[in-house]
Amino acid sequence: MNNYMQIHKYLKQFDIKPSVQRTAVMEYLLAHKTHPTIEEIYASLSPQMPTLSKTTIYNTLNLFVDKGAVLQLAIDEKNARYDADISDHAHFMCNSCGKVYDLFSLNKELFKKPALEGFDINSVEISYSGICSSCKNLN
Amino acid sequence: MNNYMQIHKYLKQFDIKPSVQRTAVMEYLLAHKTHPTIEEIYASLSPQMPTLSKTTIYNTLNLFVDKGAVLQLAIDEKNARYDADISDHAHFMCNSCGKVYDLFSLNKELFKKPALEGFDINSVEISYSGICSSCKNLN
DNA sequence: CTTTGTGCAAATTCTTTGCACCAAA
DNA sequence: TTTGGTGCAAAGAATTTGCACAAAG
Repeated sequence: MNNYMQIHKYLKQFDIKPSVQRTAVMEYLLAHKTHPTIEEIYASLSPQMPTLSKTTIYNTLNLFVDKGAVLQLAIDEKNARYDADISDHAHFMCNSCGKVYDLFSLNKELFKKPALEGFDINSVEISYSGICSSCKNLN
Repeated sequence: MNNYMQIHKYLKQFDIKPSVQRTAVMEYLLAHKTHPTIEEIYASLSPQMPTLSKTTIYNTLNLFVDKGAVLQLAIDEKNARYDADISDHAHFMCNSCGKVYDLFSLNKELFKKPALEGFDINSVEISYSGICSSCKNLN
């Protein structure tokens, strides 16, 4: 089975009807774990799909987020960023280069949903920011 | 000493030159721990300060954030929200009513900056979202 | 005076909406 | 067919910028 069909199946797990565009966006997110913005996804897919519109990227990502297939990160106030890795992990954003890094190795306790009286928690987001090692070494 | 002068002193601690507008914004934030948006701050102050402009609110809050006097929350993707409480605490946003609650009672361990090789962390943001008890009880 | 802050209007950026056309079942 | 998806253009909302005037030291 080729990659395209694998992604079809993957989308169906989340109750998302596959289309050429949706499959391309998910394929991109699974292959590029860089927490891309809408703009970056569009710029990357557009050359191979000349009729692709930014509206479709918006529609597609909103659908993915609604269905729980993708996380929309709030870490970057300027632009929404998307992450197809929905397992428990935190993020670090460099205030100098803007890159967003995954942090998988943190204590899993961090992601436990605290018991809050009467509140139903359905998502947890843990974000750090500062200066990454690459940027620090430039000085 | 009146409240106005207290806030003057408070601003100076952060190396912020006080002005009537800046003092009013900080006074508002200290008195309304509701994580207001720019719009809400403007709407609230504008009647008593008819010449106040939204640009000044933007300028002021950007300055406060740069100086570390106020936190800009990313929890609400739609609008920036501001918090004059800079002590360690998390937030919960209700997806139904949009209200942002403070969570002070969580384990302080959550706010420790993890040791990441070569990364300098200067801020930590922990955000939960779901349904708050008021909204839950409406059903 | 001189520097800094304010506020209007315009510009920019990001995202959503309305609607006609297209594609798949 | 009929339903749902796509994509263009326009609208809307949030934020930033340019610039002239005002305020404070």
